[in-house]
Amino acid sequence: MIPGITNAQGASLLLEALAQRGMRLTGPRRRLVEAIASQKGLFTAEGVHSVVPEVGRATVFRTLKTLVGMGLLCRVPMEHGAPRYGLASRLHHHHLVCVACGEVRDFVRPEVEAILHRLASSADLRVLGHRLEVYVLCAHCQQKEGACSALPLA
Amino acid sequence: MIPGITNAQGASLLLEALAQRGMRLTGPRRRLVEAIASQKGLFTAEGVHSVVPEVGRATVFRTLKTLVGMGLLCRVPMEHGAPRYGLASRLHHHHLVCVACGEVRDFVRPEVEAILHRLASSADLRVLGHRLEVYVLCAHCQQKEGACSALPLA
DNA sequence: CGCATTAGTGATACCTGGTATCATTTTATC
DNA sequence: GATAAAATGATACCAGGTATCACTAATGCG
Repeated sequence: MIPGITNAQGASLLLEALAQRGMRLTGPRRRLVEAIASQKGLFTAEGVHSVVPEVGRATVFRTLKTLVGMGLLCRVPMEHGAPRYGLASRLHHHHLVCVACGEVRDFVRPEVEAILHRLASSADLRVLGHRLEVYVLCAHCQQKEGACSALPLA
Repeated sequence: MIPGITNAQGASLLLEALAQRGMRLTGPRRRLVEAIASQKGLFTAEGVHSVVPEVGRATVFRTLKTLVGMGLLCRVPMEHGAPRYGLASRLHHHHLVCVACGEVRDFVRPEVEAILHRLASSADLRVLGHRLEVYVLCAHCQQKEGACSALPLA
């Protein structure tokens, strides 16, 4: 779900992007993209699949992979459990993951990019991308503490 | 392999840490830890297992998980393929991953920690950890270019 | 030391996230 | 509408990892 526009509009945007790259707008693809556009926040492959169970599992994974490859979705590997997928519109951002409730929020810190630029110029590297995930205990979960076994992530 | 000390010393350090936490120093555990201490840089579960094939697969994964949980090892999920494990002595650092040859190098940027501190104080969050992975094309791979299909990681 | 307690082991079966194969649609184009 | 190419979905499979459970062995106590 892209903020400020309807799900149908979001789906159209994705379909347009697919069409522009010469991909066919098949029935399964349309339904799948609609299901993806209707997700709030990040979602799992099984999650979208359950919305459109009539679409084959292979097609779900294939399409997700294609969309990630095209930069329309991003894939967030989680510390535990299945990776989450999310709309890449509004990128580039980083992720705040609550280790207790699993909620994922985006945040933007241009300083990170600045650090990477310095890094690239000091070494003989070409930076292609990066991923920053911050594991936190959100305000809500800090209260009902106890339940949380903080992960030793260094 | 911890720089500046021998593998045997590295293994002893790990075993000591295990013993201190009330874990038994069994034969398989000793051999496994030795194999881990002898690895240069990051390694895969299959990688260490192949060094000590007489130790059961379940035990390999169990022990890696334990060591990660104790903060002695860190687990680096890769963009493609099996996650890598590495000695956490010398942490906290971040990872430079060459998308072409797969080489992983560590780097340290205290600025990142500073950014996270600011983040934590501005929102009502408790930061438990973070992971920064930078995907690059290393100097070596930039030359034999072409072979590299840069990943669209945003 | 010798034995009991209990943690650890390894074989096996299983789970999840994802991919290869391939015969059968379905789409875009002419 | 015919046709060539792309996409689909059923199926089988793969990799990384975990649960189970009968068995083994490290530890601690007398």
